[in-house]
Amino acid sequence: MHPGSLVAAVARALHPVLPAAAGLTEDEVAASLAAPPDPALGDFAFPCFKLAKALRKGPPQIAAEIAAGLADPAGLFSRAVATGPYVNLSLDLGRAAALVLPRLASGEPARRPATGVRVMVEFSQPNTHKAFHVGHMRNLCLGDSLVRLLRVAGDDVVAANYLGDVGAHIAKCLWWYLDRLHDRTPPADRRGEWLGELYAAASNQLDTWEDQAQAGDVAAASELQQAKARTSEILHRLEAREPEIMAVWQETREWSLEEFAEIYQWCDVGFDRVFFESEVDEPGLKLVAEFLDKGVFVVSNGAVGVVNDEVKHMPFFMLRKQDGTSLYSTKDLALARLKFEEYRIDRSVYVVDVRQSDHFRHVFLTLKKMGFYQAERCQHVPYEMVELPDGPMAGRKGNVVLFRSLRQQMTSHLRKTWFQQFEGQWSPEEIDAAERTVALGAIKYGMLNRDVNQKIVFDLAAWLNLDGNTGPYLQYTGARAGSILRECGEVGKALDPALLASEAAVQAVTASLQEPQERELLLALDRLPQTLAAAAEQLRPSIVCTYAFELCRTFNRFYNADNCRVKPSEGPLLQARLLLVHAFVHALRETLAVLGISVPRRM
RNA sequence: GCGCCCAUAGCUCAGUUGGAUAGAGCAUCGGCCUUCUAAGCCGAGGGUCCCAGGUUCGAAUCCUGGUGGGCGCGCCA
Repeated sequence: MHPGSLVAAVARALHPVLPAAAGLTEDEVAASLAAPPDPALGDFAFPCFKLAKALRKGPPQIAAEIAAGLADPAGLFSRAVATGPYVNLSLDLGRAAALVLPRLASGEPARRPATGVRVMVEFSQPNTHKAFHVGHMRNLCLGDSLVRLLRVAGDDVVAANYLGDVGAHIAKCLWWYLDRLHDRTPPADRRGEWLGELYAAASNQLDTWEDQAQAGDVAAASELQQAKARTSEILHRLEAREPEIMAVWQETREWSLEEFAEIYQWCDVGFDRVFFESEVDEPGLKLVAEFLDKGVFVVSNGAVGVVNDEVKHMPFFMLRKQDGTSLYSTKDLALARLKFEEYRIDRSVYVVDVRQSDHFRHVFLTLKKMGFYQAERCQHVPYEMVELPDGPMAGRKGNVVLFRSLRQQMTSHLRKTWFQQFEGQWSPEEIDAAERTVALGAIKYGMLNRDVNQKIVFDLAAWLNLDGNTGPYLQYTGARAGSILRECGEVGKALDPALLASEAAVQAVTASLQEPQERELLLALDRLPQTLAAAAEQLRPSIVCTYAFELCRTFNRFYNADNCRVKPSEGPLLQARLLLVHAFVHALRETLAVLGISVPRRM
């Protein structure tokens, strides 16, 4: 439990009066505390069902006895009553606020003490020479959020990317580029995306010929034959590192890399280490030879692999093809070794879509057989796919939504429906910056709000609707809260800094809080640390999204209530409300920060 | 065939280790802007939590068996 939280304080007060026979620790008491269904019942509820067996009494009787016996020297509770099998506890709002608000209002960060655990989070992993589309965005947002969550939880996190810069897709793309293109000049401002279009064109052409050949088209079959021979030749020349083809590879690869760098920068995502498939290709093959010698790997039909009986439906995990070349799996083993050796990591997290669950099970089992103790601390974070209303994204169907298109449509929609109104009042720079922040908030929240095991059907029209449970709603709420502080500041109603220093002074002003909206907001603020901890523990940013939305809804009720207006307030009540708003602003900022979302100053 | 995932309001989804009357957004209908930003707030309607058994004081939640949908299953990544 978090020592400064209300839950902890309630558990501390409740624990001594529980019958010893129940044998509950303070932490267990804290864990069992729940919110009553109706706020009128109380702020916390302690259910007595589990005590019934040990005490051989009915839960309602136990609840009644606990409520009657509750001593409250700290004056934390305003009411403690048994309602059926529950002990319902109402907090003294002023005292509770004095416990919770000062840390948050001061802006002290929520980061937990260092755990000493070094964890690597590998995510994004786009292929060069291919398009970056909305499907990649889910991975990017998820991985980045996990990095941020684990950092707040106190881990030493290494954010890693792993770029696919070798393989058949490159050969296809270069085939088109070298053989089929009249004009090989890329558009200067979008060379990476252009390269992706070449790959898509190549891939489509091959698929079309394939279909036509299947249907008996002799000409198509011949074209297909020649193209396959050519891509195969390109691939072999790449693997042989022939200077001429390597020069083309390097130049085009650079176009993709600059595209990715621009995307990451716009998305405010950073990496500490970027691995390339090209750097683990040869080490992978060496590793295969080494463990084949050791008898860990076996030969099967001319290929090399390992038998992992634990994966019953597919025990053979191939690591080297018949022709002696490497596979994705080969490189993943070499990459894992590189990670272990280069960074001495304690834990390794792979953010990769759910279709690769079997693959990673095999990788981790194999690493264990190879003798890497870290294999136990490797973890695949699977997430479901992003689809479009007409089904899975496929180059062939031409229904891929590219990143640039998403960004462009999101920002121009925001300009037209919202930011246009500020033209002439705000500087163009501020408008652009706010527009980007909000577009990014909409995209990230949309990608993270849904649990990882749910598919996301990407419907642009729906994503442009920014009402309700969306990123911009949260940002708007934050901007409104900020404007309270700004407006109050302008009329000389700022928060007294002395309040952050003295607990007695805080309590003197928070005692004036009494509205239900203030109480709800306080209770919502109190749940921040436990929410971040749970999300980090379970590697689920969606938990944070749900919390952020509830927190903002609670704030908006406070904001909208006539009886809770801050600016017209005076004296202690004004100060108490300013504390609440400051605390909210910082809590929201911390909450959104782990999602990679920021709040514009105004919007 | 084997393995994994999903099924909750018209649509999209939440639902902490099993707990009080199953929630939210969107959509529909009705209210609230001379007072801190209406991308907001309040209210109404809307449910066989896929089905059938089981476990127990108590099941949307756990177990078993089905049904429907998605994904994966040796030389792609």
